[in-house]
Amino acid sequence: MAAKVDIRIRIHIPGEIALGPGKATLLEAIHATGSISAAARQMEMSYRRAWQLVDAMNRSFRSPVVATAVGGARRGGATLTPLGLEALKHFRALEAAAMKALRTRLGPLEALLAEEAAP
Amino acid sequence: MAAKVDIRIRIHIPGEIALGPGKATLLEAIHATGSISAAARQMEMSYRRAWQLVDAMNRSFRSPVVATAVGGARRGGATLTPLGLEALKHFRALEAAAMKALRTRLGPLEALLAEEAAP
DNA sequence: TTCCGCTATATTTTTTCGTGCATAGCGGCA
DNA sequence: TGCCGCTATGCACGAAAAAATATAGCGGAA
Repeated sequence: MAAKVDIRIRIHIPGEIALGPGKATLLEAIHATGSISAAARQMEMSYRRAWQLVDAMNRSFRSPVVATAVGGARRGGATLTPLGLEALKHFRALEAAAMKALRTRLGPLEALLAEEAAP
Repeated sequence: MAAKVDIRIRIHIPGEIALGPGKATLLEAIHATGSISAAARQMEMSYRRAWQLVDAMNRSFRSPVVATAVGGARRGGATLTPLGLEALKHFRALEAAAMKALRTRLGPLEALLAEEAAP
C-alpha cells in the first residue's frame, strides 16, 4: 500500500499566513547556513522570495524571528532569534503530534485506495 | 488571540492526490445535490474543474467513489457510491483526530504571534 | 420534436505566482 | 581602493494554474 498522508499545518493571523511547512523549512535553512541568500540557494528558490517569506514572518510574530545584518563577509547575514527558534520548535511539535494522531487511524482509508493512479 | 490553525490533510497515491479538503467538500456537495454540476454551482467552481476532481478521485480509489449517469431530467446525475461514502467518512474522522491532537498544544505557539499582520 | 439539464471533453483566454534582472548601500578583506 | 557577498526592493517577463468558452451526445418531459 503506497498511500501517503501529507499533513500541512498553517498558522494564520488576520491577513496573513504566519507559519507553514515552507516557512518552517526556510527557518531551518537560515539556521543552518547563516544567511537568507544561502538558505534560498539551498532550497532552490529566489532570494527575493525567501526575503519576502522572512519579511512576512517577522511581521506576523510579536517580534522578528530572523535577525539580519547588512555588510560584508562575516558581518552581513541572518540568524534566528530566540523567538524564531522557539516558534520553529513548537511548529514541528505540532506537526509531529498531528502525524502521530493519524498513523494509527490511517489503515481503513488506505484499504480503499488503488495502488497507483489509473491512466 | 486571533490565531487560527488550518490543517490540510491530503491522501496521496503514487502520481496523484487521492483525497484532500477540497475533494471531500465536493463529495459532500454531490451527495447533497445529486449532480456534479449542481455541486459545482454550490461551491462556485466551474463544472469542468469539479468533473476533473471527480475523475481524479475515481481513478485513485479501487473503484469509483462517484457514479454518474448521462441523460435528461431524473435520469442523468451523480451519486456517491458506498465506497465513496466510506472514504468520506474516514477522511473527516482523520481531520477531526488531527485537530483534536492540536488543540491542546496550540497555546504556546499562539502566545508568540502578533495580533495581526504588521503593515 | 423541440427543449432542457446533465455528463464528458477540447480549446482558448485570463489570472496568478514566482523567477530573473536591475538597482542600491553596506562593510570586511585582499 | 577595488572586490565580493550580503541585505533590501522595484519591475518586467514567462510559465503554470485556473477559469471561461465551445462542442457533442444523451434522454426525459413539455
